Amino acid sequence: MVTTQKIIERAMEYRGSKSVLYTVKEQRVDGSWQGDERPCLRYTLMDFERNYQLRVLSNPRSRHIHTKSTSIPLQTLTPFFVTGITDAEGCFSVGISKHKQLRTGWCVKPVFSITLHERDEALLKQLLSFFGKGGIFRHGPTTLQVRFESKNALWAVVKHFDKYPLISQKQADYLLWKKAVELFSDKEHLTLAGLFEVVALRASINWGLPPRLRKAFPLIASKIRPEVKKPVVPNPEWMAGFISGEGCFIVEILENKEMRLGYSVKIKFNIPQHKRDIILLQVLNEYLGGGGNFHQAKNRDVMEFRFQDFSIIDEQIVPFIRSFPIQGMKIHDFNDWCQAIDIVRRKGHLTPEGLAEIQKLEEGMNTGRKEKK
DNA sequence: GCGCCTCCACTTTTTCGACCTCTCCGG
DNA sequence: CCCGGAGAGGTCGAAAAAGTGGAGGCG
Ligand SMILES: [Mg+2]
Repeated sequence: MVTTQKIIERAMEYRGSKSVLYTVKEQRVDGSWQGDERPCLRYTLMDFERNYQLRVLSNPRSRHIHTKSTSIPLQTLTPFFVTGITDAEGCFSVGISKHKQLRTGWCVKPVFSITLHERDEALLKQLLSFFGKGGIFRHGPTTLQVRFESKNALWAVVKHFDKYPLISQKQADYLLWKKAVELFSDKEHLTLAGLFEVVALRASINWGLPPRLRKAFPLIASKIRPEVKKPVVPNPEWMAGFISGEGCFIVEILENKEMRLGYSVKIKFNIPQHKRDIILLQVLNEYLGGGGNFHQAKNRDVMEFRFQDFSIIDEQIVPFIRSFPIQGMKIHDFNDWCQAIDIVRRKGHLTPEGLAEIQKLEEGMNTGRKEKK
């Protein structure tokens, strides 16, 4: 049996920071995570303002995504968190499109981006401030995208991911993408030989070559995707980042005639992920203390890593996330979920009052949440 | 003004998130 | 048998992932 204490302790080993240990102790005593000395967060208003120019977007669809100088200071994310959320939501892509003005006839554009619902604009700004360069742009009717595509921004991105590597299969995409960035940086993409090299790389990144590029470069052999070694969670902040991206906190009230009230309550924690990363999910299970189960629907590519056992959720998952908080609006769903867990723990869900309370929580979280801000 | 770069809006595809249901187990 | 819970089977739709291209600026 793995205790909460054990999980936290093991998690702490990765951190190697006395102040963090102290903070955890503090949290255990008074249950509060407030306070300025929280070691994983630093104030970097100056950096942020220097690098994030004010913009007025021409498109009327765009909401203003600039901050004013009077805005509250932004807290920077930790490097491990940034890698974790990138393993979840990041995209390393190499654009190749026709361009008459260019000598090769083709325009090469490496991009690192993260797309999120506009409700998480604050998180995107934190990402922007973390790398210091780049921009946030309107993506769709309800989504925004933080993008890094200038050479300066790209260098900052490469510097980070070399020092704090991804642990999912996305690492293979990153490694190939980085080569394209180097070619781009050295202006080799402006020669035919360099262009061909970029195309070969692109052929093995993400979705590979689309038909139009296959046709245009029929003779180019794609690069071999680098092997990614067995993942090791580098730091609990990585988990916080990954869960912020892919985690799913679920409260379900189900009709059940067996139950005295006619309903049963189910608490779940899910992490879905493409089946190519099943080993990563198994590693996460170990890391979180075990007890999760795996499910893959027939003919589907998504493996779902699930916790459905109440005491495991209550004793392993909740304490972990409380110790290494997730970021973004999902935190509110986590908080509501925890409230439901409190009720279930004291068997309140077996009383009409408790059940009603849980129903109210359930209706207001996730897709039911009203204020998206 | 050529050649190239950056910013930004926008599109396309799918991997997520979130939700639903049934069976079976055990105290 | 009663009651409560856990695992395992799914589905749905959009927030992710991934990608395109043009305007405009600059050496
Ligand atoms: Mg993902």
